[in-house]
Amino acid sequence: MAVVVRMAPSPTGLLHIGNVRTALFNWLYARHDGGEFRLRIENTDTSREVAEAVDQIQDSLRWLGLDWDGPLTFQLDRMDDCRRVADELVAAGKAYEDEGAIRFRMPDEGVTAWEDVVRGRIEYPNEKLEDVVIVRSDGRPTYNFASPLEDVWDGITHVIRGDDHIPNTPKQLNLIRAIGADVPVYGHVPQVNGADGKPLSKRHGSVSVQDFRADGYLPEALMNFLALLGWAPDGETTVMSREELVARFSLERVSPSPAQFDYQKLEWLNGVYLRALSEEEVAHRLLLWLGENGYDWDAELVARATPLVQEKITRLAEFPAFTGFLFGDVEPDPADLDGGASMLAAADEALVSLEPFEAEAIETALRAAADGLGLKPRQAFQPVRVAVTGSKVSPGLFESIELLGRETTLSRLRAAAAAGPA
RNA sequence: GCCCCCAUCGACUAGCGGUCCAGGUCGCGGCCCUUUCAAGGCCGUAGCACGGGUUCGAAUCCCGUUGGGGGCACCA
Repeated sequence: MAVVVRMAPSPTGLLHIGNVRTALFNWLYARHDGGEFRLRIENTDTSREVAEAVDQIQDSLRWLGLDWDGPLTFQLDRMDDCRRVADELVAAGKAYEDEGAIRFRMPDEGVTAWEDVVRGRIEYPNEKLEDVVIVRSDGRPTYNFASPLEDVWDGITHVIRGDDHIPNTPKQLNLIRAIGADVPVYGHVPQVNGADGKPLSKRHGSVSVQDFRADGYLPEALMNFLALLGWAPDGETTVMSREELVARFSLERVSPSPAQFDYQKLEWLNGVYLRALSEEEVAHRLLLWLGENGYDWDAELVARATPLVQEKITRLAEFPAFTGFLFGDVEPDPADLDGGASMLAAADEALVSLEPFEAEAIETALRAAADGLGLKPRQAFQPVRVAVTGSKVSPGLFESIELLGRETTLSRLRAAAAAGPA
């Protein structure tokens, strides 16, 4: 039987990275098995924010590459079906009216148990199960009623969800049995925590997919990182392409214990992916990111600057800080120019009529100038770097100067010489 | 309060009774390389929560303790 799984977010805001991790496990499982991954919105009303959230959810999933099968469905559309089933349950004596609402009669004795794919057997004493409200007094079905019904109607074979749903599972199991349907396999994956062991939230840093996108993370790196949160193929492999993840994923290897989100490791992984991309591809991503984040920078210059920083940046968002000097004016801190006056003058002289004005020749000329002053490369190049790029940290100096061009370089050298301490 | 879940280096994890005085990755520290910052190379740091069992033998199985998390809605 083909696997059918689903992601069933409630449209209450931006897509939380923890939910995405759960969605990813569903997706990986479906793709690994050649099954289906469905997207279902668990909404119960139709406000404007909902429509917006639904768009954002889809947008985030697409960006990450989590494609879903079949049409997007809405819980709202099946309210009538739910009500019909509720009436049948009442007619069969399995549910009853209570102050206008309808409650489902839970068993009073024994246990409700299931074999959880990630945790093994879980048991619930039935005496602890309350008769859940399945239809509110206003006629709308509740989550604990609509959700399992939809799982049945959609032919969901495996319900992979957050472990906060464990207490709901025995209720849903009884409901499904009551309507005479087969129960799906359940798997409860642990939540994702912040560094303090508390559920990941805004105060820990970025939490929504949109946050990570704006931070300049690559979707493939984020996916790789997320997959490793609670799952590992063998304990040795860490960098895996999407195809490899799909090929190697298995629910049985998902850990039952909660994981902490390590931003530093994500950062490192992103750098790994960024460096592995071709220059052209990085330039392309950079351009997209810049466009999405309000930068209207010359595409050709961005492309030419890319090789200078591909190894130095770890996220796309770091690009502007590194290369801003190529796209706008700089304001060097005079204190950083300290003691460099003679080298600035020497650099000016070395570059004023240098031909060709290319990195290699520039390096030769500047090294000769430094030699002439008896300066170590380190001492000599730093003031030049500050004058030209406005910062003590920059891409390679000679390549930077080539890209900047002679005119701008010389004027910055002179401005710095004039502004710096004598 | 009641119910449920979880427990290997700081973090993510491998380990499914002997091959583990516990392996990999991030981080951290040191060294090398070096025009800054990175990247890269090498070396190092650090862990089976505790207590009882079971067994010839336990990180691995069982029980308890402690610690963390979650749930107890006419929310999802």
